[in-house]
Amino acid sequence: MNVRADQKSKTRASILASSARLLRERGIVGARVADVMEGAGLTVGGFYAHWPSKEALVDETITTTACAMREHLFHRLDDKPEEARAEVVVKRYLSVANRDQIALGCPFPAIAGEIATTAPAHAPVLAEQIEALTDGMRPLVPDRPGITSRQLALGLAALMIGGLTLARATRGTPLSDQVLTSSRALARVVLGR
Amino acid sequence: MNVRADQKSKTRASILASSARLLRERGIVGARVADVMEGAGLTVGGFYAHWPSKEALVDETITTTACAMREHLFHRLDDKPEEARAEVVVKRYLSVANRDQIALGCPFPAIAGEIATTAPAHAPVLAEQIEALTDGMRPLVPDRPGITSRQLALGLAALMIGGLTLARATRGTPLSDQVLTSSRALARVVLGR
DNA sequence: TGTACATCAGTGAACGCGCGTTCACTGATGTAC
DNA sequence: TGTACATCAGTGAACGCGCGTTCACTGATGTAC
Repeated sequence: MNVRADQKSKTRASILASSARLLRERGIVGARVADVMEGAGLTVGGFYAHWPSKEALVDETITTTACAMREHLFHRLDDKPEEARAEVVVKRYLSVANRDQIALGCPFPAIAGEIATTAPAHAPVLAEQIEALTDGMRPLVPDRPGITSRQLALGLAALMIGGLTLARATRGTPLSDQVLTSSRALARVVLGR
Repeated sequence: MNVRADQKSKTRASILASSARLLRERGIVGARVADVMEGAGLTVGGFYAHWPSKEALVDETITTTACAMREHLFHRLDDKPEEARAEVVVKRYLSVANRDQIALGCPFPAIAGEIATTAPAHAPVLAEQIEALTDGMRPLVPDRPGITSRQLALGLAALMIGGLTLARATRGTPLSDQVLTSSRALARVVLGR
């Protein structure tokens, strides 16, 4: 039983890794089951031994990719001075790397629009992960008059996701870089730096 | 020739109106040619007498819906005090109405993710319309140290689109309203009010 | 003015293709005696 | 320990459905004489 179960969980993990790559790169509709399986070196039919449906895989992939992104965003912040931390996170997020290496970056730009329009089934998972990102940002933001730290953190999340989405969507035009720098500049103003 | 041409241009306009509704509500993939035609009281086959492809219709629809939105956003701003105008625009955009009456609102949340992932062909038109929105915002924003008016306007556009996208994508959860208010609060901080 | 023909917007069925899911099958692993 | 059987992860073809596009056709409008 052991060898078989070990193998199966490894296979499952590699399907999930392939899904994580494709979901961020191509969105929900674009991440086709057959392609996900091929990315893991397998054929389509085997998929349903691991998940009951594509929808279930997408839900799980949203969670794992969002967690991975948070780990990257909040990694080693202790090394930085306290007042600089929020800005470091914003810079890491609104970076050329996070725009171009889509397969490793933030999943939200690829999926938020689809969830708003044609895939509302994933709204709860998305909300959960946006909440988690906001919770992570909250201790990093400064006190400012007229806005709570939660509002500041959630507003920053909207700015970051909006900025990255637009930068990715206009890739190839001069606007793309400008959206990144402008969004970072706006964040700096908000953070009072 | 006249009656026929008149009729045709009216038909064309009503197809475009149907497309405008569906594109904003369901995104690019979700706005199916057959549905667009049905929305205009017509059948599928006739579509290709008006546009050479779905892609061409989508491009045109992006332009017309974005223009319509700007007209609404910037409407009658002369009535408002100069320092309040940017905030009025932000409030109009990040409103419950613009979240819920999707068919009449902003097209960007529905299409930006798709353009970033699976429909890069529309990137130039999108960039053009984001540019136009930014140009409209620019004269309304205050001078602030450390950021140009263009950066401020473009950053605000990212915040607005990000906030509306998240609010729509999390509809039905408590987060949805909070994203709207938080994004508005963040904008207020940036606008120094 | 009337008549015969040409044009063309719109119809609706069909085509080709792609996708999620199912299912009979294979072969390696595990179990019972 | 060996043998016969059971289990089950993964294969790959097939199913059902939906979508963009094409195309032969219809009937109303426009043109030529």
